[in-house]
Amino acid sequence: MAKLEKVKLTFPDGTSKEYAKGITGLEITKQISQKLLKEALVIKINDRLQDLADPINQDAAIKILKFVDPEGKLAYWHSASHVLADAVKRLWPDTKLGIGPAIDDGFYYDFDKKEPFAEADLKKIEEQMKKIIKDDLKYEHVFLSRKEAEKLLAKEPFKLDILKNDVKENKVSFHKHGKFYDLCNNPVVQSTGQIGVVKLLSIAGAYWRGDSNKGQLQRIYGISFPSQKELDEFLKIQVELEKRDHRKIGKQLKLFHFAEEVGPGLPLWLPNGETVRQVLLKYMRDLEIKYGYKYVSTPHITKSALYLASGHLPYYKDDMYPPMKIDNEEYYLRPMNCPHHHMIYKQLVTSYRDLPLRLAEAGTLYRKEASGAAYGLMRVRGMTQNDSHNYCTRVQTKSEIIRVIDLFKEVYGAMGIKNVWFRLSLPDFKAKTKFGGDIHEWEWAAQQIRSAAKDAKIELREVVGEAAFYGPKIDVQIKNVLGREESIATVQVDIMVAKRMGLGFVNEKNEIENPVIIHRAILGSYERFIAFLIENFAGAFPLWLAPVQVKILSFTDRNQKFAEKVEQQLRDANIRVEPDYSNNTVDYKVRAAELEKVPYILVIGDKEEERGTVAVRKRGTAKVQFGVKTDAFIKQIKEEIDKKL
RNA sequence: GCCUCGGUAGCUCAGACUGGUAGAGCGUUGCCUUGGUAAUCCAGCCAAGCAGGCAAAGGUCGAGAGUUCGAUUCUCUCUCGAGGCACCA
Repeated sequence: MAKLEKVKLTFPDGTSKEYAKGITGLEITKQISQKLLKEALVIKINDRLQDLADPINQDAAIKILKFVDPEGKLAYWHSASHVLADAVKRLWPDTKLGIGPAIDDGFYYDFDKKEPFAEADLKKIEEQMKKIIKDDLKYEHVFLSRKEAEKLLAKEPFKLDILKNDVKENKVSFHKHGKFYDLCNNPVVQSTGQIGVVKLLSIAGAYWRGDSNKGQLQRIYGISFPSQKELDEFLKIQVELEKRDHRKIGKQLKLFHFAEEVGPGLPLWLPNGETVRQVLLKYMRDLEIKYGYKYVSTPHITKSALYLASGHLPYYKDDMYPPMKIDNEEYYLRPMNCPHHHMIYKQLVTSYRDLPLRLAEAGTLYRKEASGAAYGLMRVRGMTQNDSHNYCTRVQTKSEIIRVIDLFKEVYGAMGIKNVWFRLSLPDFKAKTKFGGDIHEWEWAAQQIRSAAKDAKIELREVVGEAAFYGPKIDVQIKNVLGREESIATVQVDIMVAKRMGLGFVNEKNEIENPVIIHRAILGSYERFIAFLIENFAGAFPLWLAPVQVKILSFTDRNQKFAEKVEQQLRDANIRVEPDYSNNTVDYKVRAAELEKVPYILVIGDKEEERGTVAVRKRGTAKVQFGVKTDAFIKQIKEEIDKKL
């Protein structure tokens, strides 16, 4: 018998217990399924809902949450994936099976089938799955010898691949229901009947073992719940979440636009969106200057030699716009600011006394991202980066990293963005790709990051294979409203490029030394960051960021003149104001302003005109404040803007 | 880049499977009748919510090619988008 591996399971009530994996798979199954069917199943939706400024249908979300637990879903949704595979095999026996794990929101299974699945096939498969679930087939945990396993999987090349490369035990673990055997070492529920209601969501392509050089399989995504009620709630929440999609809100609130004529991933900022962008640019600039950064400005194109020197070109040539020839010289549209800043360093630094040097720029970059990668403002081909390069000595490295983390904390605190996790991205030393130089240098850099993170009290999750080619980094990871994960900020410790590009300084011992370069982006790109802000606030920007801060409505035609006076008063106070003097009812105009998510609505009627006041309606409150003096109102919202509320 | 699916008026969408060059609602503009509106208490902020009527403008049905007497509809290529995968300095 193979060596027993322990697996720790946590139940919804918080208790946890260790089990031997494999041999007691069935026991785990029993334990889980009892809990599971009462309150089990986890959907990560809560992470995405909890901190939303204006939560939608939280009751339903919480109900589903109670119903879920992180380990239970594994068994539950994994079992459903077995049923999916069984159903497909029954309908198309020649289909080859890939893998079928549980994921955050459901499960999937990969298939290799000659004819691609059509939308309509999903219904057919669902019907077949319903039958299997109705038959309530018992799950059995079976162990076969390698020989028996190979025989059983003779017609399943992908399963054989797993057996050969991943399964180390001599007794090979299978889960069986009815006549269906699946190579599987994860817990499952007791019988197919416990799965309840299934829904297949989509078909997608996916590479075998995530390798784009290997063939592509067809992946079917699905989800299941013990009853229709939970499924309906899940689908309802999905619909609500889709309404927060920044692409949708961007269109509704006229923030940005992608024109087919301009090209994919090249956003056009409309006045509303540009206002938000400018406010953010100014905010970051002021804050960075406070933190000791010096702003610079550098051109958008440069000679290819610069990128050869920095070492970027060999790695990223395919992801850059092709070069243009000018006077027998190749120029590239810049995909990053680093080398330009390095040139500035050379002009400014000679001695250790000049360090640290923190150069910041809102740099516009162009990256020819793969055509399939474009995703609203989150992945674009033309962007403005909140970029900086901090040059420092080895001794200063740790405190510089901490300084960056502090800045990060201040910004994200002000924006109310939580729900991020910190990834320490390390190279894959074994693979030896995309990393060069001395391994000790890499370890030193990683250690600086770990130590800084510890002092700054942030928790790092170490991931191998995600480093930059010039050093390890912290990536701040965040999920968007639809569950897609992106890096939103980064701190990279560069131990390679200074040497490559001949950046040096004279140290205390009168020796030439290379600086450590900390590349950092706090907001990432303004494009991506604004996309997250839109989703975070569901379009209802806080006052200081709102494209239109105050909307002025006239009650009747009579009041327009006076309203215009008030409008001018607000403009003079640098408040972003829009009028609506149209010949519509107040109800209508209030509604329109609400749909635009304007923080303050002022209504001016006869009474206001008579008394020289305004009626104030604040977004998110039902009450209307009457008889507010205009000056008092201006003072009040100026204060709010300063406090970034 | 790869797999699957889609692109019809400013917006949301129907029609196309079974070829005969297009519709709805909202929005926009104009005219007519109203000449007036009170959310202040309650309610509402998800949905609904606009005084009524009449009329108009707005589409080479994403682009190009092919098949056909004839294509928005079928086929192919390109382009843009969606869901994934891969990529992400």
